[in-house]
Amino acid sequence: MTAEAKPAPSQLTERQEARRRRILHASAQLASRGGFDAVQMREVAENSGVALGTLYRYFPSKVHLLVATMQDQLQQMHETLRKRPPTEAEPATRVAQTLMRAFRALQREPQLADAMVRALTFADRSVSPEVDTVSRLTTAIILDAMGLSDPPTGEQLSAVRVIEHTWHSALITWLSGRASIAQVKIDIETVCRLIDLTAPRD
Amino acid sequence: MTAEAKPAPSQLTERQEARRRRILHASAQLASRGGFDAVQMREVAENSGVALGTLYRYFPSKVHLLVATMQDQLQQMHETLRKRPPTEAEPATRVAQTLMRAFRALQREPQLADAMVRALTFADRSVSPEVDTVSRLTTAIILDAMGLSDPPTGEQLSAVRVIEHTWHSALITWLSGRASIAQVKIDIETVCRLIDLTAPRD
DNA sequence: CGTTAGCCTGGAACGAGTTTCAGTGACTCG
DNA sequence: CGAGTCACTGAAACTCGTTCCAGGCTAACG
Repeated sequence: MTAEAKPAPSQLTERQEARRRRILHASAQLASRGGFDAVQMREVAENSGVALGTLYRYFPSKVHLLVATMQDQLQQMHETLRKRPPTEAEPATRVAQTLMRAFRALQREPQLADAMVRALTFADRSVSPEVDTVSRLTTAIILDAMGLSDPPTGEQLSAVRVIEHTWHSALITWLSGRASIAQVKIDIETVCRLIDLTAPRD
Repeated sequence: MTAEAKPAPSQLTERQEARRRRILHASAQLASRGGFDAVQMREVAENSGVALGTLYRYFPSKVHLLVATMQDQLQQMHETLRKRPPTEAEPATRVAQTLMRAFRALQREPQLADAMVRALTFADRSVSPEVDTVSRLTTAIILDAMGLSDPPTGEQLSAVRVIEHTWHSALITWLSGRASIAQVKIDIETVCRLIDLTAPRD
């Protein structure tokens, strides 16, 4: 056994880390162009200068790849949001504002958003850990936006989960052209009211 | 032009209607066994005694087929629920009760649920009309459960949309093993609180 | 410096969704 | 009855995700 175990995705050669980044970059680029369908494994492999087999060693399926891409993008968004926190006073409004900001970012790359969100909801059990990571990231973003002074109560966590549900599903309806941007805004604002409802009383 | 136009899905020969039903039945049966992946177009065609090309004439893609299957199942559920309306007094509780009842029905056929829900969220723009039908059915079920005496206000419709979002997304997290049944219950009860919040004041 | 293990490459091969088409059958109109 | 039309059949073909394999490269170890 070598000194370094490899279960964690962190323990990678520099070359390997570079490969991984190239793959994610190619994935995002193709997705930006044509959405989910345009991310073709052969093409991702070619564009990132890697053999098909290698691509599959890094990401065991197209869905894994796209979920990882989403993880990557979310991470960046989290950074950005951290730098410019929401300006509103009320937690509910802050969360709504933050989510709408994120939503506008997605609007700029609708095809990429399509690919990532479709992958996320299409993911089966084999991708659960990765999807869970995305979910935790989203939760973190929302909790940040709430700006709580105390750790969240169970009730508040429930509210946050429901907000996440709404966020994902609203995104889908928008991406599939069944809801307008205004509609999404209303839905988000509506669900954010749950935050007031679950605020500790005293 | 023949007397019967064919744009509506209603205008079908008896033989055609029968074929359609056979196809939907085969689809649901295969889905019940092995979920989304087990619904293989060739097999659906064979099991319903129809050529592959014909299957594709009736349902232009696997997703279309499964969304139609869901439509079918939802319709049945709507009937059932109509016969035994929720017993609770409060609208919010009635809705939660109804959704949990539907949820338990899905638990009995988890694989079928998996196939239908995955198809629903994976559907792209080309399936929008069909997905929309499913959405309207769901809305109808929820509104029924609310048992309003007056037509719903805009605010209430927003709340219903958010409930639907939560319902779909919670279902997905449960199907992919990332949330327990108890978790789903809590989420549904949480989001149903929005109903109280949006009830007309006087 | 040679050896060995592990990763990577190129490419073939397989499976399932989707498309296509020539031929067949049934029904309608003349 | 004959011709035309349209849906259905059977089967081949195409695409793209995924799997597999044989050989080459790298890097640490002896």
